Amino acid sequence: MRYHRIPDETIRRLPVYLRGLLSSAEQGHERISSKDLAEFLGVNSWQVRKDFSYFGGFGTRGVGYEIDKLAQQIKKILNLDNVKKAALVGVGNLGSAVLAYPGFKMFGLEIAAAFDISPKKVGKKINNVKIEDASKLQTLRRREIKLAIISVPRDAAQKTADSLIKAGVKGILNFSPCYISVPKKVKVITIDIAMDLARLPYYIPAG
Amino acid sequence: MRYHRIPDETIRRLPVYLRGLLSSAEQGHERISSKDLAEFLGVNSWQVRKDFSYFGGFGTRGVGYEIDKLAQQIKKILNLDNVKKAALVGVGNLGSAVLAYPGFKMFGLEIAAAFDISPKKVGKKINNVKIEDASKLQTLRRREIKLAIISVPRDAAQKTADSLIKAGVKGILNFSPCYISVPKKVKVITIDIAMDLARLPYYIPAG
DNA sequence: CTATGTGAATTTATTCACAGCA
DNA sequence: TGCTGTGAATAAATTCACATAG
Repeated sequence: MRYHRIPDETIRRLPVYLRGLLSSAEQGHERISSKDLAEFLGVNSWQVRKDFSYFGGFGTRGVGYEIDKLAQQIKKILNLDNVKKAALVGVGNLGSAVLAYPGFKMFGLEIAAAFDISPKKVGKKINNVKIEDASKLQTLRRREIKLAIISVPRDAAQKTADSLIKAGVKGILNFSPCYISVPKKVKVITIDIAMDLARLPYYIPAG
Repeated sequence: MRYHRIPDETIRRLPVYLRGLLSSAEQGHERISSKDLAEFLGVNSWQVRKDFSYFGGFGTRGVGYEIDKLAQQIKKILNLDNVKKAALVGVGNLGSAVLAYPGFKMFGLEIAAAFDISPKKVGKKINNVKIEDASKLQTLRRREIKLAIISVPRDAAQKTADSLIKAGVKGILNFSPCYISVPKKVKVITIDIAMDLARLPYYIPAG
């Protein structure tokens, strides 16, 4: 193992690898080669090996990778063994869908709190998570929740982010279609569904 | 204007610029400088200018960009003036939220069809779109729908994609947490919500 | 004097090719 | 012999610096 600054693109791919490894384990495999893992995920085998090499290389030459061990390592690198709980703000259509989304569990992630401003929604439960009033956002600090998902209307996104950061949140997954300005120490990943759909036509030949 | 191979990253940013321009127009502006646009979107001004320069540069030196004109140009480049209709397959929690999502309109996109296999859902209407039986997927060809959104369970994603491609679909926005294998001519963009949330902890210092 | 447009320099990421270990 | 791990080569994207047009 040697020190390297880890490319951001490698970090982006780690959850992809993790997903592949966990799927492979589900199917009863214990070992996997970079080639098989790559094919399963639609990437190149040398990319896989290069990415793992930044962390020291986890495989056995001539054999491949031990799935469980590698998955554990990736979880550790991604800090998924420490940070697990996330809060969701904005329980509209999209927010409700995210609350009910079953895919977080495989990464050890859990939506542990949900907030909304509508009195009609506050108090209800979705997927066993009780919806709290948005004024209670500051409780996140003592609950040690450092991740949040924003699914409020665009105009409320920046203010929501400000409150979340004041409550100690360090990472934000933003579903609102706008840029959110945050201090350097806070990481924001924005998912804009419409924007992703909007760039598909570029790849479609006219006619 | 000169010929250049356009970087994929530039294409990825074009909808971001478009969103910014449309917002700016909403606020009553007619012109905008690369600096102002960049600040609004959280990018650098030289990045904006460089990106536009691949298409020939649309601005006026000393003045800036005419918002309407530039927005039209970007729409044209992205092929958003030709391709507008999309189909959605899988009307579960996430699919319903996507159907009701108001953000597509600003890009001129429209979800014009929705499909599901559940008899309970078929026939219902969400957001004025009638849910059809999934066996009717092949009608997409004569309806000239070339874009599709997949929000079915993971195990059904590949088969759904195969059917869509058989029906003439050329671009797929995939919400299922898995790799989808497609012919080269078909473009797939995968959004994996859990994966995006899963890489946030990496950026959060322990403790 | 202002703000664009763009070659050139730099940084970052991907791909290759093969050495090294089981 | 098979598959990993990694320097080196290549490719791509970003950043810079400034000439250029209004």
